[in-house]
Amino acid sequence: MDWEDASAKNKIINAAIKIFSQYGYEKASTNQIAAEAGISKGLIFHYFGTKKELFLSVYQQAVEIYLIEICEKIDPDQRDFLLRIQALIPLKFELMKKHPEIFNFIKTAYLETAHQVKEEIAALNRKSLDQNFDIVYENIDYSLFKPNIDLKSALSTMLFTLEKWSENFVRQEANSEWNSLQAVEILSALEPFLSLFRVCFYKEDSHGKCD
Amino acid sequence: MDWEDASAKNKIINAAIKIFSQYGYEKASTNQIAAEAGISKGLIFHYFGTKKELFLSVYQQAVEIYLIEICEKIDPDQRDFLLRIQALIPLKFELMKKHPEIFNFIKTAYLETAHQVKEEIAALNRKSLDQNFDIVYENIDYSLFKPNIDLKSALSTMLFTLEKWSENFVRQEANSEWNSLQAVEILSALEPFLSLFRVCFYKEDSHGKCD
Amino acid sequence: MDWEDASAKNKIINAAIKIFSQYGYEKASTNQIAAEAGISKGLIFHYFGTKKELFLSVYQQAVEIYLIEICEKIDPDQRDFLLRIQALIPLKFELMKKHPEIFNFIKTAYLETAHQVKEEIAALNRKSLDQNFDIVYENIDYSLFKPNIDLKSALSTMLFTLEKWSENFVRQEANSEWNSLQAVEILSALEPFLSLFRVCFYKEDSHGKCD
Amino acid sequence: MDWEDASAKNKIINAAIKIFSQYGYEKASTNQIAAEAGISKGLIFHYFGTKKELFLSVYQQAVEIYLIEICEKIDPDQRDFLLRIQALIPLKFELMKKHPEIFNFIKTAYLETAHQVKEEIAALNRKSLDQNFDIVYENIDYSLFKPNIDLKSALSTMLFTLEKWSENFVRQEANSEWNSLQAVEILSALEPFLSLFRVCFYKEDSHGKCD
DNA sequence: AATGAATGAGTTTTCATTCAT
DNA sequence: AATGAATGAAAACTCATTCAT
Repeated sequence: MDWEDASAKNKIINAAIKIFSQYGYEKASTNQIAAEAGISKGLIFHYFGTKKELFLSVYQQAVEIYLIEICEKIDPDQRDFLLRIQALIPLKFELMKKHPEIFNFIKTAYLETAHQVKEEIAALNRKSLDQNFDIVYENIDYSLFKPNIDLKSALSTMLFTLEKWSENFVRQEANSEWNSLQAVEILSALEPFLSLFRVCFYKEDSHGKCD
Repeated sequence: MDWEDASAKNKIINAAIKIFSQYGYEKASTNQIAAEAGISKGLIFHYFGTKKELFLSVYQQAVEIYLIEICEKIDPDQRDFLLRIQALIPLKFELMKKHPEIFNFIKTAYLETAHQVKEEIAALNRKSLDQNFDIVYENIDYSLFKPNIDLKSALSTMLFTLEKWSENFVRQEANSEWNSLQAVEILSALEPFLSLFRVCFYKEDSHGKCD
Repeated sequence: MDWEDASAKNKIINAAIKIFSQYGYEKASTNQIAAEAGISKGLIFHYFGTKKELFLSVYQQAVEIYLIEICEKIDPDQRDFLLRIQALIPLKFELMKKHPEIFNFIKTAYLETAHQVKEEIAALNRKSLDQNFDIVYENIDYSLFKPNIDLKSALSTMLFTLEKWSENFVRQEANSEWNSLQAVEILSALEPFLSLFRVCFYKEDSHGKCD
Repeated sequence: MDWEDASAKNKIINAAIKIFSQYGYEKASTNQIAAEAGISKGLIFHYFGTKKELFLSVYQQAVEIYLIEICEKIDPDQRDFLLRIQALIPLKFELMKKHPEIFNFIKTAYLETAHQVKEEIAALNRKSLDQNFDIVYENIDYSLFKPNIDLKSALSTMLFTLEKWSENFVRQEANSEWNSLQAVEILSALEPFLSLFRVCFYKEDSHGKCD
């Protein structure tokens, strides 16, 4: 089923992504979703049974899109770890622009504290998001790194730092117009980190690969 | 006013910390809080006016405790950045054990997406949490670091990595009994990161300071 | 939509007229109205959104009935002012008997002091009640009156006096069984006023029109 | 007991007059009244037992003031009815300016529909307000009027008309600044009515008494 | 006399869910 | 498949009243 077709079910899903990402699980009401979708409230329950199941269905859809737009584009032939994860950043910002609701929905769902869906989300993540993300570590050319450092720690350090930096960046720019920023500007802001990693973690003769 | 005495107001605050951290702002009900505190629902509004004000009062209390237990113990005479932030880790785990609700409350409040309190929390943070945390960067002995690296990025990298690692650690161990772990065990799990940073970011002749 | 059919919406409206007229806006509770209507409380809000909108809907309905039963029956071909307004008195008493709740509701609503609805009521009145009542003054045969008196004052005097007298009458008889009185008895009680006006304000040769 | 002294009881009464006249019986809260009076809520109940008793006490006080300022100033030696009631109009407007809360309180209390106090107010009125107002009709010089009219109706007509006119006047000017108007301006607006009554109801040789 | 903490039943309103059509 | 009327439990909040001090 293509998520863009206009069947009632998909109209509901699209409306739900929008409303859930805007209000969070608790505050989003099925009334709003039905109104946004332009269908009757009863139909939501006809298709999804409960609000919770609707939320989880929508989460799954959103994750699938996320996987397609981000994780599947991880290039396993790019054996330089830093170049590999660096390539993800423009993809993320593209997604933020193309489908801000989906991006936002995943983010808020990820932080969702609402008791009732917390565990199911974690389970779904373990099944698809986390699993798919593991390939980020696969088939890395370890020979590029300095021999005297702990590789696992170095890789985690690079990933953690970029993620945390992005989080802070989005939080701080929440009200400003970061969505008008070009990926290239983001990358240049990250440049000091990228070259730090290269200088500190990579062998000196592999620095040239940077660009 | 000592936050541990048993006045009705404090019974409410303690109950609120517990219920809010468990269910989040929206889902937590004043009914639950009143029941947990063992007082009448009306009393909550007698003292705090609205649910929102209750939440923010509680947040302020919790932040104050957090500041006292963590931020104020940052040692500004420890001029080695890594040793300085490394010292915070046992403190955090101590707090998690001593007042798990407070710790949990701050964490969930920090991520709270509920429209109505989001901005007020951010404002309170700017006033106390973030401000107090700035001293983590103050009066650092930059001469310990390699001269050819970007210092700001290096410091951020170390801090971001430790934070992200802690988050993941707590998330993964959410249902297990991490609270029985000793700080020393945590530190040993972090050891690879600590030595990575020392090897990569510090001058060779300052490695000895590590222990 | 006929206001007498038994759809849930109309059951609510009829119950609301009864309860609002009995207790006034503030004191009337949606609980009571739902109970009186024999439907669930939620349904009131499904149809009317808020208590205020319910009240205003009901007011509009009541005013419409009032207009149909009273104002529209003002005979513009009756060019004798006194006969024109005299004809309204039996109509009012008929309405009081036929729909005492509606009559009562309009009266209490008119005096309603509740902040939240006061202005809306005044606005609705300006739009329909007051406007429709203006025709009472239209196309009057002024040649019937004595030439040496201020006509505007004379007309106002007659109208004001009859209104005030009616108010006092209903107030005084509040607990007694005025509703068993025949219009003819009311008219005979008013007779001294009617002939006073005719003697004092009308030309002598037009007195004969009285009966 | 002088209503202007500053005993706690009177502070409560004055606050109550203000709050009740502003919000009506139902919406006025004892909290507001206590705050306005600058005393504790408990004290209200210590003195007055219930909100209802407070309201009725306050009503009695207000009526007493009204009696003193208006009814007691009716001049029984002024045997010309029209001049007698005409003299009341400036008194009313003076009171409106001097104690707008008291005036307003009496007005809203008079219209108060709140079930619980309605009957008691009516009873109090019968005891003092209405009774005191009866002297308006006493010792009138009936010889001033035309012999061929019903005197009772003529007197009622004059009184009713002036009252109704005042009501409408205050209602229409509710939001404008009628309180800046001088009594003399009001009287001149009423002039057409006054001379109508004199021309129509009085003997021709008594018209000169008008001023 | 005076306080104000404490109560609990009451209020309007929301909302997921069901069900007859 | 689709509607939308109908429900009822729960939410936040109010408030007259009581009572220990």
